[in-house]
Amino acid sequence: MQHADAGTTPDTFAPRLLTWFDRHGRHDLPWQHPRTAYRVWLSEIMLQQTQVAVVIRYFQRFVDALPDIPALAAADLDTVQALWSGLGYYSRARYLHRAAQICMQTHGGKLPNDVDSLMALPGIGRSTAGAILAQAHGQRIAILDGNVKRTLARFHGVHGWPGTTAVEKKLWTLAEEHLPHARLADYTQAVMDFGATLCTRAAPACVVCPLQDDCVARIEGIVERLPEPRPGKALPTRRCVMLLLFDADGRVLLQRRPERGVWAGLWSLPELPDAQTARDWLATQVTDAFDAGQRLTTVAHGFSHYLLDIDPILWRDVRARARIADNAALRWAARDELLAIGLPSPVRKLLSSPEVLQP
DNA sequence: TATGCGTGGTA
DNA sequence: TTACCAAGCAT
Repeated sequence: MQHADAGTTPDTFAPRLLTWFDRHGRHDLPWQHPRTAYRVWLSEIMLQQTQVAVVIRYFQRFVDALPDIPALAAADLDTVQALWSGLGYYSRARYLHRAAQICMQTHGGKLPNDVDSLMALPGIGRSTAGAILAQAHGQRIAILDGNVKRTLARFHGVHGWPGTTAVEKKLWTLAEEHLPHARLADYTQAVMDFGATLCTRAAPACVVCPLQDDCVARIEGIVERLPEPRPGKALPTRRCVMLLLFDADGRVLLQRRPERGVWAGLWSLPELPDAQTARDWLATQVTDAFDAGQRLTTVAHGFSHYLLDIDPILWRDVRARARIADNAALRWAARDELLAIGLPSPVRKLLSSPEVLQP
């Protein structure tokens, strides 16, 4: 929450964004000329969860066919649906149509110009209401769309997923605190353009950012980690056994991974589904009698799509090296060779663990 | 609070 | 290829 402008220092967030907007913002979007309430409303609805480049075509076609609220209210729903076709989230079109009819019946054929009445219309939530009032009427009301959430989460170092009530409430408060007292329409467009083109989700342009000097995420080096993503669902867990077979010279047996799947083509430890399969595998690879080996601490490893618990089993002084000759799939590697071999991270960790290094 | 809603872009 | 996300809102 803390930032350099807290306390007595004036908040220069909005001025800096407005200066940036004058030079780098988008000034030629079709709903900006003319910037009427109807056109802003339509654009905001179309832009919900949809990107500008896609919306522009649909917007032009829509306002050409239905240029104002009376025209929209009088149109068949089928006509509206046809104009919307391809944009997705079709309930938006039904709500838009119904809201236009409510405007005709109870608001004198115009969009209301206060937050509560706007939010009472179907399809208009708090952020969309704010965008309409700020952009069409210059009212001092905040928006909080995905762009603003991302920008504020980074600038103030707000942790947690914005989908939670607590984080969203905090971001709304910050959005309101930064509101300037003039140029509200430009400021609203500025924060959206800023998030959409500079403070982007991937590869934000911090180097040229006007907020970089007191952006908490920038200062702490966690820009790429904010805002935090939706908490993932519980990942499935897999188990496997990995074999640590050391010969009398301290070399360890490596096995090349298959060309498909995780760690494709990397050298790794021999991996088997379970201890029994491992014993069978050893019996076919070598004729030495093996004891049960030494079970080491389980190593947990997280993939993007599952968790892997590795149960290592260790044998030392395996005297079967001659029977397991190096080949395309198996090799004995000395300790100093391991550094130059591409090993999976958990395998590298396992091989350098105290249990393995100190017999 | 969690989920459904549509399509297109991206890593 | 798949998963995730993008100017949200309603239920």
